[in-house]
Amino acid sequence: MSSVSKALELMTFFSGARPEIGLSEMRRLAGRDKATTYRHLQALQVFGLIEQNPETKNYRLGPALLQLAQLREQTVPRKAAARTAIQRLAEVTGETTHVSVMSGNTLYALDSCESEKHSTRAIIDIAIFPLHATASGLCALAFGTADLLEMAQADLKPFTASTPLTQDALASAVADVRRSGFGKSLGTFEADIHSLSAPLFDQDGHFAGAVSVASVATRFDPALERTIMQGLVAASRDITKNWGGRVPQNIEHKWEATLGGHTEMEHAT
Amino acid sequence: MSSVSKALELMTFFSGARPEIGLSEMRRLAGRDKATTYRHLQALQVFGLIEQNPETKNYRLGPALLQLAQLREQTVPRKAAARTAIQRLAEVTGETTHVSVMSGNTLYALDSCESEKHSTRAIIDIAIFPLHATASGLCALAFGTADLLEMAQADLKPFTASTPLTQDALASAVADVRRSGFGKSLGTFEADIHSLSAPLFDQDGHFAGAVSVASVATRFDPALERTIMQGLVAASRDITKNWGGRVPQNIEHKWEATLGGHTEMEHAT
DNA sequence: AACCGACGGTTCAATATATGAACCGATTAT
DNA sequence: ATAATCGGTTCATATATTGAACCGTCGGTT
Repeated sequence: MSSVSKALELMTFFSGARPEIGLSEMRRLAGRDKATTYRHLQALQVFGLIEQNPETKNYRLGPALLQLAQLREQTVPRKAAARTAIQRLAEVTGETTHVSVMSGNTLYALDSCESEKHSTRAIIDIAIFPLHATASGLCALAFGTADLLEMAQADLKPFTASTPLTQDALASAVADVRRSGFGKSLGTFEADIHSLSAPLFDQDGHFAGAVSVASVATRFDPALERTIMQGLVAASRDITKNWGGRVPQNIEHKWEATLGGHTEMEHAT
Repeated sequence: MSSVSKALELMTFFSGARPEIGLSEMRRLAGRDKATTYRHLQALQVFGLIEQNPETKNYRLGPALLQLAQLREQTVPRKAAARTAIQRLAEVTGETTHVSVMSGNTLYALDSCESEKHSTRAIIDIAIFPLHATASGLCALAFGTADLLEMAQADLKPFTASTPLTQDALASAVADVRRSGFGKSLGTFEADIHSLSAPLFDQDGHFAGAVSVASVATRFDPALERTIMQGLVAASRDITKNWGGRVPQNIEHKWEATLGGHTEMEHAT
């Protein structure tokens, strides 16, 4: 392990529960010598990545991170950060994929990507996703703030014959999403389109958006469904990471239970 | 120079003008061997501090910065980040100091600190700073968005006999602040208080707030004024840094011109 | 008041670790 | 075809990292 890695590892020990760490505690957490740990902390401090609380002498994350994060956001905005993931997802599924972001109480389309594989394909041309009628929307209802469900239940606009029109029908669909970890829309928004989606999360593990795959109903079968779900898991992990978020453990468990294990994907190279 | 520092230095080469950097260019910027540079980049990449643009193979700042920055903000909110600076400023000046933040079109008091040095001292008990009558407010008018001045000129409330009451009087005071880099209020808000202030800046170099010193008028003299201004410069640099911002070059030049050189302060240890 | 343990920080000999010249294969410009 | 870049890799060399032992200080205990 390079000394650079050893130094950088120290930064990973900070968390909401442990925002400040003294030299000795850091030394124990890292399992390294005190002198080594001290020099590493010094190096990090020079660049403002960490700083010392002048009162307690404890170390904490530093101000330089704010500038760097701002520059990162400027360099790779959320749309760009999701781009390669939905392209890859379109490739492995052969279907149209898209990402949406939650802003306030609205789920906005951010970007979409069509696959070349089939001549018939779904086309995403909506700017705002109806929460009760789309797979991405169901993800929002299942994993977003509680008030969303009330709002959605108050406005159950019918799009197709399958669109859930009663509060109970919607609640049951949402419960299904909460259980499986995947949003599912079988022709509820457009009659001949079947969609699956997975939630995306922010830094606090709160719902931040959704990634989804829209498949032509006639070629939707259990094998494709499984391929899509596996692809969604990988895409959600990837986009969530690129947005600086983290997928909560319980969601990972739901995915694993739904897919029956074997959800481990190769780590991005 | 430790190899940790050498690795971390690589991150400082990213900027708005140069958001992505290839291996060879990075090697040249750092003035180091290609293999070394490559290994350092790898180490940074493992921790998500940088990542590679998959298309161009160029390196750019990574997603981990978003999480770290968020945790930093959570650990050290703006008020706490300004605390030690205004304490030190109160010490070296022997006067009452305070910080304010710009939010929308309003300048809010964030924190203040009284010095023990004199038995008579200024007390800051306002929550919102009137822009035309306080030193901090004049900083906002001088360095904030242009619409602030119009708003302030439309509401020239008189506080003391010295409060500027005409648009011209205010415009001239603001011009003075723009020239010198310091806000100055000689009894314009409270008759027996003389205040000086310096602007604070965000990541983009935009006005973000002000730090100021309120002195009892009877002991205000050129020597104290100079001490205060020097202290303000150090405090503004410090707070701005802790908020993840940067003091624009032209402001530094103004301070230097006003103080006649010798504004270099010891760097924070 | 003397003691103890834990803290942050420092030193220096021993050696584990970083280094860079040379090399590779792929692209691109000439 | 040729040459110049590019990103990436190798391995002998030596330099920069390491950790045991050390300080001085602090807060609690005897």
